[in-house]
Amino acid sequence: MAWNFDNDRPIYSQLVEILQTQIVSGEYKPGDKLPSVRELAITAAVNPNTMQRAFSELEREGLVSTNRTTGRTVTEDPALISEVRKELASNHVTCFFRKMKELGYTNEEITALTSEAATREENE
Amino acid sequence: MAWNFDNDRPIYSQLVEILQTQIVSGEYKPGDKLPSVRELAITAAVNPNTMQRAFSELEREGLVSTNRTTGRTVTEDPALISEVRKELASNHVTCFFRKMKELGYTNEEITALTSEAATREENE
DNA sequence: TTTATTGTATTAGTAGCTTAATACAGTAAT
DNA sequence: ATTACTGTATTAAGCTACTAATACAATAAA
Repeated sequence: MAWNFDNDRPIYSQLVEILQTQIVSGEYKPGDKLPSVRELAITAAVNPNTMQRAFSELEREGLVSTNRTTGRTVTEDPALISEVRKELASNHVTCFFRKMKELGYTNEEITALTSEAATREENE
Repeated sequence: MAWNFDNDRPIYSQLVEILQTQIVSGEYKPGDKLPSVRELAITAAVNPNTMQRAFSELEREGLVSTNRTTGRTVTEDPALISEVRKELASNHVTCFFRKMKELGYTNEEITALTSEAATREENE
C-alpha cells in the first residue's frame, strides 16, 4: 500500500479516505485489530497527532471502535461496512458523471469511454 | 454557474478547475474576453489576489493570454482547448476507475453501475 | 488631458494544517 | 510490582492559504 499524499489536500482527510478504503475493501476484516496510532504514523510517515485525528473521524462514522488501552478494532458489523462501501462507490459514480457533464460529455459518450477503459484494463 | 468550494482544498486550485472547465466546455469561446480579475473575484466572492493566482496558473497552461492593460482572452487555438478537454476527461476516467477498484469493484461492476447511472439520468 | 479600467506587486494579519516534544491514565504481560 | 504498550491531551512552532488594503504602470475612453 502506498502512502502518497496530494499536496493539495489536508493529510488527515486523505488518511481517512485510505483507511476507509482499506476497511471496506476487506484489507482489514471485521473485528481485526488495527495497528496502533504510533505504529501507523511511522508507516505513513506522518505525525502521530495527524493519524490520531484521522482515527477520530473513522470512529465517528462507526467503522472502528476504540478500546482505550488495548487499541482499535474494525467494526464487527459487516452490514455497516457494506453500506459504507456502497455509499462511497455511489459518490464516486455521481462525482464522475458530474465532472464529465461539466466538460460537455453526453451520457452515451461517458458510457462509451467507460467501456473502452474497462476493456483496455482487461489486457494488462 | 455555482461557485461552491470545498473546505478541504485550496480555493485557488478549485478556481483553476472551474475556469478550465468553463473554457473547454465552450462556456467561453476561443478569443472571448474574460471578465477582469476584480469583477470575477466579486462574482466568486473571493479575494482578488486569490483569483489572480488562479489566472496565473491558466496562463501557464496557455488556455488564456494576458494583455496587461486590456484584460485577458481565451486562447484562439481550438486544438489546444480540445486537447485539454480530452486530457481532463481521460484523467477523470482513470481516477474513477482507480477509486472503484480500490473499493474492490470489478470492471464488469463498474461498467454496469455506469450504465445504470446513465439511464437513470435520462429520466430526469 | 483627464478618468476609469486593466493586470500586477507588496505588505500585513488571520486561520488552519502539520510537526514536534511531551505528559498522563489504563491495561496486558512479565 | 514493573515494564511496555495503548489512546489521549497539551503546548509551541512553522508553514501555507486566504483576506485585506493598498499602490503602481499602462491603456482605452471621455
